[in-house]
Amino acid sequence: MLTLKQIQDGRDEVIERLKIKNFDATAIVDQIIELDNQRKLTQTESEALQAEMNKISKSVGQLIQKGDINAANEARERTAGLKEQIKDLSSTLVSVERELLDLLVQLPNLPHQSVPSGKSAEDNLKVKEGGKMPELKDALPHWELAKKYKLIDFELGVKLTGAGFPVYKGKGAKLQRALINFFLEEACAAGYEEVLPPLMVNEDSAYGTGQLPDKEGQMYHVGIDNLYLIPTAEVPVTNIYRDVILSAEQFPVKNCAYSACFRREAGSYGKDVRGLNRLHQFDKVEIVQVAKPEDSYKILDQMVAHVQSLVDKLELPCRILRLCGGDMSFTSALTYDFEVFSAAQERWLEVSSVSNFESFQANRLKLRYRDADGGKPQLAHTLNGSALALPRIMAAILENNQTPEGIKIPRVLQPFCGFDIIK
RNA sequence: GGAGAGUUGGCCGAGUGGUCGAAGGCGCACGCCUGGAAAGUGUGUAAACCUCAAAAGGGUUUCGAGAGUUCGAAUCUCUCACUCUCCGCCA
Repeated sequence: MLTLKQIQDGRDEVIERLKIKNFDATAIVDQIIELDNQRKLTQTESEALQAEMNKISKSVGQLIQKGDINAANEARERTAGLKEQIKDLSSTLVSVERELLDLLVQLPNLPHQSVPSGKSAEDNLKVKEGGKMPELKDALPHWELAKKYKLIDFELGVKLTGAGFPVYKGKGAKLQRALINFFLEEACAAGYEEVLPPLMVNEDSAYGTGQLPDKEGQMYHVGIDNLYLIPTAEVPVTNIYRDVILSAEQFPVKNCAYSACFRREAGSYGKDVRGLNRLHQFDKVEIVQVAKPEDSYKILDQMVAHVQSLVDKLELPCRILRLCGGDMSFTSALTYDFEVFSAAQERWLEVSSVSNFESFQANRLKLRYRDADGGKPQLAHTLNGSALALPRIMAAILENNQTPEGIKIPRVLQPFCGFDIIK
């Protein structure tokens, strides 16, 4: 969430920049400013009374010790009215603060200067395209290949759990595991420290990264223990740094994590979600960094470069998009999407999303750092990216590498799989 | 799941109603000492918010969380969460 300071000091800028996200913030911003001013007045008043109260209480103690009971009782009588007033003021303070927070969490992050305006995915800006486009005739979609070679059993998943929970089998399972290992090894080689996080998080964590309060419908909820299945490893990994004050020498903070990811994503069906295109449970390797504000965009570029190297090594045709305001997530300041081309479906599939959240998540997380020269802690920047999401990569590998002899495994994966072709 | 013990500052740990943001120690920072280092020694050592043009200064809050008793709560009462120990169960 945005800081009150950002809003108070830059009202017009906030409103202007949120227009890029097609968000009309005027009413909310003005309400926030008004409420914040009210909050300050109330707080000042309430604290003055409390100071008065504390003084009296102290004097009562002193008078009793001196044995001056009459004076003590006199002082004691003066507190009754004060007490009432303090109670009233602090309860209005609490309700004003709650209202303020309710409004603050409604404001999306400010988009970076370079974010193009636009309404939908159509308006995203293609910044790069690379790799060799496959030229295949009569290519089979991956769900048919999966059946033909007994790699993934979608029906069995339905029996065990429901739609969107495929069962990987044989070489399909091995290929999946190979991809996970490949991605983790690459991330570690790039200096990311590996973590294996819990797959469920509590409310505080879900709130910290912004899944709550608005998007609880997207997560599976375990009611009996009030825990949420993670939609991405970003949630537990970023929350490692909740309520943390980092010191200057701890940077760079780089973590990678493999996790299963769970998404309810209710309500969309059709050919776009067939096979592996959209699942309720899938595997992903995530990279996360915490950065000083002055470094965060340089780091975003590094993360983009890392993801690109993965796609290149897998020999997949790929394009990188800078998302337009309308297509960006609520929390992001700048996002690059990676899409790979899938030969049989003849469409681009999103396989990674790399974002800088600036201080938007850090503010909720209370993630701060202290510069080498001391001084007050200030909000850090957080970034993350998929490196990579597995199912669509799997889909593209299967579809693009199909040959009459079988499906060829990209060279970099062969040591991880132990085979070079699926027949 | 059953029984018991606990939760205090970066860490350890004292504190059972009043001047306690909190003794003491460790750690850390800076200084002194030293040829240099260790030891020793001195000083300092939280966060958030409000006030202030800013700094200084002042104020409020924070001793697991929330509520209560009281003029006054780390300290008393209640609720909840978590941790540890023992027993049971278990990959």
